[in-house]
Amino acid sequence: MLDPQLLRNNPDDVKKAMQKHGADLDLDFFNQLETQRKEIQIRTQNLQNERNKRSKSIGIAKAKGEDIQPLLDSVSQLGDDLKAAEVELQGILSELHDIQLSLPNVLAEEVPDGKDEDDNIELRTWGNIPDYDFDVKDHVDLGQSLAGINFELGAKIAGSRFVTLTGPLARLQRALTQFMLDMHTDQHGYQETYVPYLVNKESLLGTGQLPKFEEDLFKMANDSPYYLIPTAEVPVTNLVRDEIIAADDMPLKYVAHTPCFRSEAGAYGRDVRGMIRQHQFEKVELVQIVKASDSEQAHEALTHHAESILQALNLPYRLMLLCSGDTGFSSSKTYDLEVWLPGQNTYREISSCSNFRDFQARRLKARWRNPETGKPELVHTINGSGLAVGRTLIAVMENYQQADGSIKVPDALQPYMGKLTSISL
RNA sequence: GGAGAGAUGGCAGAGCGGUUGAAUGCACCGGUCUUGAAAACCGGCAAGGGGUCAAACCCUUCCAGGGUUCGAAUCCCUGUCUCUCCGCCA
Repeated sequence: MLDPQLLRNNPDDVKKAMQKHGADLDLDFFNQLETQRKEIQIRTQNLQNERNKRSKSIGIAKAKGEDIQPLLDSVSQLGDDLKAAEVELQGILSELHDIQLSLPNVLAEEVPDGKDEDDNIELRTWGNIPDYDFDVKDHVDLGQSLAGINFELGAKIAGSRFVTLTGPLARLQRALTQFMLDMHTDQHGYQETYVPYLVNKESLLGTGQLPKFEEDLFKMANDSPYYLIPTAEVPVTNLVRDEIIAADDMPLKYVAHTPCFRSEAGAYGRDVRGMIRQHQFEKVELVQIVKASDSEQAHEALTHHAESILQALNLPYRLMLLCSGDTGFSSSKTYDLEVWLPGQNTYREISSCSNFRDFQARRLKARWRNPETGKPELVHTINGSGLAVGRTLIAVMENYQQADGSIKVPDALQPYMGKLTSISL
């Protein structure tokens, strides 16, 4: 959510910023609502003031034992007027609130203009793309020949975009998860966190998935109020909803491993082959709650933390700065990490690291108390995948494949694999 | 699932339907005292919104949503959550 003051005082600037982020703000409509709001709010508050004063005087008169009836009579009309004004005000406020909830974040200055992922900017690459002296397979073929990945079983049990893992490959995914969690807790100072996988509407409003992106979510059937989380970002960031955090506790750094559930409603036909795009996948998520003054630095640091996993696994990747058209609704600036996938001969997203600045915090009412002023200030929220575990599994399989179809276990994972050095049939 | 109790400021905890946005304590901030600190004492200290150059001032908020009333933290209804006891259970 944007600062309402900004919206009121600089509507033209906001409109421009919204257009850069692919949204439109109907200024005439907004200004008209604002004018009405102001007028009705003042009128309502005057009436409330009048009622309060009269009620108070009735109380005083009664305490003195005076006759109250004339006072009561003089108040009768007031109640109706007030009720009408309050209803009217409520309507306008909720309309304005809806507009505010539907507006995306203002993008950081350095975010380049662009339409889609083709306009993203490559900031740097890491690692060497290997040459293979044999025909490389993708993870689907590798997984099938190793009898460890089975899409048919996934489809039978659930449907399309589901998968089963078996044996060493299932363990490899667990190893990756453990490895990532250990690295982030032991070396990067994150606190391991366990959170619900089902969340309520308030949480999704807080982080910005609702109200605009309900179709991307799985909702529980019947009258259950729960949604499956599309990312740990939702429950973890909502840890600080409605909280005022002590200065000494800042920054907060959380890491959580959760499954993630996405409807992929807009992705028919995309990535239908393989494990790239599933309804259910594992992810290790990094979340930082920081002071406004620290957020850019924290965003860089968090991105490095995600990168360090790829480096430790010796997986080639590149760092992308997302353009305006590809940056998410709530984000002001997003870096994507794209890992090299030999089977697809291309880079694919494996982590997305975003700085939301105060956008989520305002929806969440997440604040910290600044000792210098004694006042609560909105926090900045930052998160990123560290990493998407399912895709990391794919990357390891494809990058560590051998001519005979076996997969070498990366050194960093061997302690988690019972010292297994190679996966073969 | 059954029976009961509860939800109030950063925390703890009072609060006969009437000048209560809310006693008190802790924490926190400023000051006096002290070589310094502690203690003691004095003062300040909720959030959000409107308003103003800045103030003054005004409105809202005591879990949430409805209701009763001139007036609700206080009474009524619904929901959520927490605690205690019983039952069941990974």
